[in-house]
Amino acid sequence: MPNNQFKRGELYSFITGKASTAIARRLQKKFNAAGLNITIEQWSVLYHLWKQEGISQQELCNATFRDKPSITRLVDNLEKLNLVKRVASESDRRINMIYLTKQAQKLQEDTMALAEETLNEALETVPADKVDICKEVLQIVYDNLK
Amino acid sequence: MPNNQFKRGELYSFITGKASTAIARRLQKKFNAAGLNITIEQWSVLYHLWKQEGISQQELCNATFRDKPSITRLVDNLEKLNLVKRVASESDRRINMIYLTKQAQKLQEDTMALAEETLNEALETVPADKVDICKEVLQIVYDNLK
DNA sequence: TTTGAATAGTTGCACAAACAACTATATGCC
DNA sequence: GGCATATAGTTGTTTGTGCAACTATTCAAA
Repeated sequence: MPNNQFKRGELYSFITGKASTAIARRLQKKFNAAGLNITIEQWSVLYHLWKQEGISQQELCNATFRDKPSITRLVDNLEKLNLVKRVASESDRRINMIYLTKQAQKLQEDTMALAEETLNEALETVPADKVDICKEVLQIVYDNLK
Repeated sequence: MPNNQFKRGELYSFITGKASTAIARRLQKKFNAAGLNITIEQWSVLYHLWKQEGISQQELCNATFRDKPSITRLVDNLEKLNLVKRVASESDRRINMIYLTKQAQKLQEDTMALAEETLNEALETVPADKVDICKEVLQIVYDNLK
């Protein structure tokens, strides 16, 4: 058995994701304090659209590691907030291309700054080489299970 | 700036907790496949009650890193499933002491085995010393933000 | 001892996730 | 061309989360 060295408390933390939950909550509070009326989940969709917009909902599913109903409803809510719009594809009418509004483009800089700030607070006092190893392990975990 | 070395994809993963989400999903599937009719969140409450039962809902809040309404509803659902029962404290009538049923006691062995199995799959190919560093970093992150 | 603050728990609301079942469109094979 | 199958997206249901507002009980200080 390769890694059967789990003590109980640690097993619990790994499964429940205490650390990432804490990071997400802190970031959400920063959004709220800044008067940015979006959720972390909505931000995670915008995050990928800032990298490339005009992608399909299915591509958003893959990018955000969510299923199709989740993306449908996140896009619904982002549309209500006037942050994205669905545009039916000309070549394949099953597909919605998702585009950012000007309002959403304005959000990028502020929210990314708050995200970096949050991670800096989270990783304060952690040496950079340990952070690297941690990122590496989490990536392998994801690849092992996806 | 201590740890401002985030590349974008990594920032995203840290905040969204891709790895822990993947672990939780895998474990949920194992529960379902084994015919164990409980959610990961319900399991996380039972997990602490197996260590010590007869604790208050507030103590469950602290242990599971959830707020009071979340615990109220998780205990509601666990009670519907006949896995726990609320017992009003004699000394302080505001407090519910939460006790396990026999049915819940039977669940411990099987679910813990599936949880360990899941973590072994997740951490296959990861050297033990890197796992230790990862656990350490995640603990510091949690302590920095809580 | 009474009154105000703190604590334990519950309820309502909005948002999100997982699953199953559904519609609409496209594709490929005969 | 026509039908089976795959793909893109939507909807309904159950469960969970976070926040605010609420009730009940306890505690502490005037």
